[in-house]
Amino acid sequence: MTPAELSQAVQAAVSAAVEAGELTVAVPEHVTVERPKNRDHGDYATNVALQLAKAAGRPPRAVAELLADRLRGITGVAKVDIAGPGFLNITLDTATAGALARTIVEAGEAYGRNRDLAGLKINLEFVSANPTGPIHIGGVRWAAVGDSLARVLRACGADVTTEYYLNDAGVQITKFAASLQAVANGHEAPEGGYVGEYIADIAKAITDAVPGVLDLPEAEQLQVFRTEGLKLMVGEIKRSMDEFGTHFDVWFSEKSLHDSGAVEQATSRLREQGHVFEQDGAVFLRTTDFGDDKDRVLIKADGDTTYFAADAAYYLSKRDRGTEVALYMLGADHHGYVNRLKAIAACAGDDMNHNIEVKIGQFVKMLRDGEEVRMSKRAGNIITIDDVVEWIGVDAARYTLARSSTDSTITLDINVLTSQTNENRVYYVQYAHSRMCAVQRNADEHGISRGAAEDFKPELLITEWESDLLGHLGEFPRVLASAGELREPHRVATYLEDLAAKYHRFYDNCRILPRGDEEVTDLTRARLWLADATRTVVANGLTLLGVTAPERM
RNA sequence: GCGCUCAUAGCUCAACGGAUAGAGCACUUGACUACGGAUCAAGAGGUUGCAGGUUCGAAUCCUGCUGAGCGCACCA
Repeated sequence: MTPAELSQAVQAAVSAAVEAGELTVAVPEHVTVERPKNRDHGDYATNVALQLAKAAGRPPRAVAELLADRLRGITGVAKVDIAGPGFLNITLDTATAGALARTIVEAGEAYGRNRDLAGLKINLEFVSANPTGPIHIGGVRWAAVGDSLARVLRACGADVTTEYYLNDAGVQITKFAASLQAVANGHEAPEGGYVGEYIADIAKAITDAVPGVLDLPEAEQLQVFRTEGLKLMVGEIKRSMDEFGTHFDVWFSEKSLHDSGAVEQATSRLREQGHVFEQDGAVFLRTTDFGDDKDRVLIKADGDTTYFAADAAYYLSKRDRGTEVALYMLGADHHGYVNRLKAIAACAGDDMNHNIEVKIGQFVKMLRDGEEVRMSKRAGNIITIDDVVEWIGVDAARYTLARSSTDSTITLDINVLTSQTNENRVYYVQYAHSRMCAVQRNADEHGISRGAAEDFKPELLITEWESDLLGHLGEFPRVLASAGELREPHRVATYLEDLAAKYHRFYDNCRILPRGDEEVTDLTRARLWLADATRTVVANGLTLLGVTAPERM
């Protein structure tokens, strides 16, 4: 029996009590059934009686009593206790609990998925770093988290488009081109320009590819460095993302918004909605109507459109392309944009609490030899995505960056991640997977198989380690669902670490395969079912994080 | 000055408003005639920054304070 099935059973018990006139409450849509931390509290616990008590006008324990009697009648439920203020602690009989292993093995890759977000079209934009330099460590965090989130959302049934917004218009690109030009001509970098080896590399690539470029007039030369430099830099970013296993369905050009007239159209569309006004010769969007600190300029007094105007056009483009929820993942230095972005949606007549979501992520701090390594795209001594991959590998990088909540800053110690890789939790999880594969290989070599489903005897999985493992396996669907609902893929990583720990304990305490000339028993086969179920869930979880599940390490 | 976010073990991080706040690292002590020891067992380590409030119940929600990061352009 899965926790979801048990939850429905508890809900049915509430309905039955209401119908029998024993309770007068609205039957809750969702009944929380969870694995208690303390095993003395049974296999599963629900706080439903505590939550219904007030509405029912009865003491929690009295409500619990009513429900307990009904729950005891359910097939597979061995024991129901009332504890503390009114918790219902439910113990399943071992066969019912163990049968979950078969359910998981048979579901395979599909185990854990749900349809909670079915039919929801989500546009997930992340990274979107300026194409004026390599992706730095902050961008790497979004690459890991964003890509995992896309996978999680899809596993919850959502229709997700991942997108990278290329800021290929504007003064920073001109500055980038000027920096390339300066280096190519052996000049000092311009004021506020970009420096670093990559500038020299790209400049050289351009002079190699366009032989006569340095003989062109100044303005034409700059144009060549602009278009060619942008092309090369974007190519580099795409390559890095590809090597990092992060896929974007759409690479969206800001310049295309300007070239197509979409920016002007956006302004007139917002004007029709009645939130545009003019003042001091400029055109404003009245974002203060929807919680912004100040109104934002769309068209400057000199007639140029602002970056904000392009943002508005971009949002509208997402919506025009069928997006129901535009999900933005921004760095902490962009938190000031949240209100104005949401105001764009509201000004466009959308629901700012549904059609747009903005997730802010905190910075990544890196330490080397106990000193903080400062990241600065302009300084040249930056930590790039390629550096991170070279030092610790894609799996460790993705896992380390995705395993923590984006709400908190994280500190990566380069010395630890480079010299003592076994401290990284990803190895712990991957090792559990490898171990299970090794058991499978050994079983295969000896001609041992878990056997047919109808011969599986789940009631033999009675030890505390087997029970613990089974219970945790049952939690996976709930964890995945909440990771999707809360947009927090790190929950999957936390879950996997717990699952790996429970597997390792099971492995150490419960011999799976027979030793020497011992017989193959029903218990052998039952444990193979359990190990296979665990391997399935670990693999499913790692896939959600974009991390490989190795058969050997 | 205004605003956003954060503050949990020595360190790095967890914890749908639930029961005794959990892991890893580091530290102490054990388990290798090994289904792969990249493992396991045990120990020690906490007034969840401070003070109030809401609740049957608060690390979690609300208010104030302290500290840290970041943001406050007719820049992009």
